[in-house]
Amino acid sequence: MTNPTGAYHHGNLPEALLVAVDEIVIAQGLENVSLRAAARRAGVSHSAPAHHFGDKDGLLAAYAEQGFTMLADSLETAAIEAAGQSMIDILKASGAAYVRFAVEHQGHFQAMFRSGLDKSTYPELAAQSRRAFRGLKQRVEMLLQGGDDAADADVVAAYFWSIVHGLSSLWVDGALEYMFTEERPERIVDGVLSLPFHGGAFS
Amino acid sequence: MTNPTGAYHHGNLPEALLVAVDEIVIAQGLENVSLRAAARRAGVSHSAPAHHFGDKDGLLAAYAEQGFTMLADSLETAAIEAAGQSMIDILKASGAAYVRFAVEHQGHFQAMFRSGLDKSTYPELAAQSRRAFRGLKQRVEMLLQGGDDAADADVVAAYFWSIVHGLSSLWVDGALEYMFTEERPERIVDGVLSLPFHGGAFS
DNA sequence: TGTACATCAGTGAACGCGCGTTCACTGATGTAC
DNA sequence: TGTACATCAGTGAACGCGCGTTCACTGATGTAC
Repeated sequence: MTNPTGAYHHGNLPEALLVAVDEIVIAQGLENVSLRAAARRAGVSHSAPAHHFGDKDGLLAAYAEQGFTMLADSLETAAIEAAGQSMIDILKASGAAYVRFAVEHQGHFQAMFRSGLDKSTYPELAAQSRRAFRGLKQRVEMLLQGGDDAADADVVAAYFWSIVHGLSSLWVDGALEYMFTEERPERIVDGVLSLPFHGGAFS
Repeated sequence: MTNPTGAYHHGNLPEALLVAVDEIVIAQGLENVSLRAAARRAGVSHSAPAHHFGDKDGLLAAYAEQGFTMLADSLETAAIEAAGQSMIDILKASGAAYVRFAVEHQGHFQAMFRSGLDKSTYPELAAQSRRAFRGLKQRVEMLLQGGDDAADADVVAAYFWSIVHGLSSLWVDGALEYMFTEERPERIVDGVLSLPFHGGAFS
C-alpha cells in the first residue's frame, strides 16, 4: 500500500518501471539506473522490479527493446509518409526520423547501443534491433536498384547508417552544440541529410 | 611498500593510473571505473589516486584529455603523411585515422564522448577536444575552397564528422559486426570512406 | 660531508551510502464449483 | 450466491559488497646551509 493510488496492486507496474528508467537515464545517466532507484520512482518496494524483470539486466533489456521497437515503428511510419517521393527523399525522411528518435528518446538511444547487453541472451531485443535496421537497408537497396552503379549495398547501407547514427550520437552527447555554438543542431542535421546522395552516382 | 617494485614511491603513478583506467574500461566498461579499482590495478592504496587527481571526475577528465590529445595528434600525423595528395584523399586519410583511433583506443573514445563531464570545469580537456576538431574542420574548408559550390562549411564539416564518428561508434559498440556478420568491419569502413565526396559537387 | 628541515608521495582506518539479490511473507484477484 | 482455493503482485528484512571521500599518519626525497 505504498504506491500513489494507495492500491496494493499497481495496475501496470512493468510499464511504470520502464518510464522510471527513462527518467533516471535522462536525469542522471545510464550508469545510475538501478533496480532500487526505478522502484523508488514507481513508488513500489525495492524488490518489486525483480518480480517482473528478473534482474537488472532484464530491466535494461526490456527498456532497450522498447527503444528498438519504437525506432523501427518510427522508420516505418516515415517511409510510408514519404511514399511516392524519390528514393533519395524517402531515405532523407528515414534519416530525419532516425535522428529525431534519438534526440526525443535519448535514454532509449543510449541503452540500445551502450548497455553492453548480450543480444543472444535477449532474443526479443535482438529481433527488434534487426527489424529497425532491416527497413533502412531495404530502402538503400531500392535506391541502388534504380542506379546504374555496381555499388555494394552493405557499404552504402553502412554509409547511410553511419551518417544518421553519427549525427544522433554527436547531438545526444552534446558535441554538436559544443562544436557549432552558433548553429541550431536542427539546421545542421537538415543540411547534412541533404548531402549523402547529392550529385554524382546516386542522383 | 605494496607496489610491484617494492618501492614506496611509485615513480610515475599518474600515468600508471591512466593505464589502469584504460584496462578497466576495456575489460569491464566505463561504468565500472572507480578510484579504488584503478588503485588496485596500479598496486597502490585506495586513497593514492585522490592525491594526484583530486576525485573520480578528475581521474576521468585526465583520461579523456589524454584521449583527445592522442586523437588530435593522430589526425595531424595522418594529414602530414597524406600531404601532396588531393584534398579528398587527405580527408579520407583523416577519416581513416579517426576510426582507427576509436577502435584502437576504445576506452578513451568512450570516456571522451560519454563520460558526461562538464568541459568548462576542465579547461585542458576542452582545449584538446577543440584542437582535435579544428584540424578536421580546416581540411573541410580547404576542400570547399577548391570547389565552385557555395556549400556551408559547418554543414560539410558536420557531415564528414558524422560519418567517421558514426562508423567509430557503431564499430566500438559492436553494431557493425552484429549487422554485417559476413563482412570484416575494416572493409566496410574503407568502402564507406570512399563515398563521402564521390562524384558530384566535391570532386 | 653531514644535518636539519620542508615538501612531496603514498598509507590505512574509518565513515556512511546505495546497491543486487534472496526469501519467507502477505495482500489482492480470479476462478471452479 | 457464496465459498474455497490457487495464483499472482508486491513487501520488508536481511546479507554482503564496493564505493567515494576524509584525515591523521609515515616513508622518501631533495635542498639549504
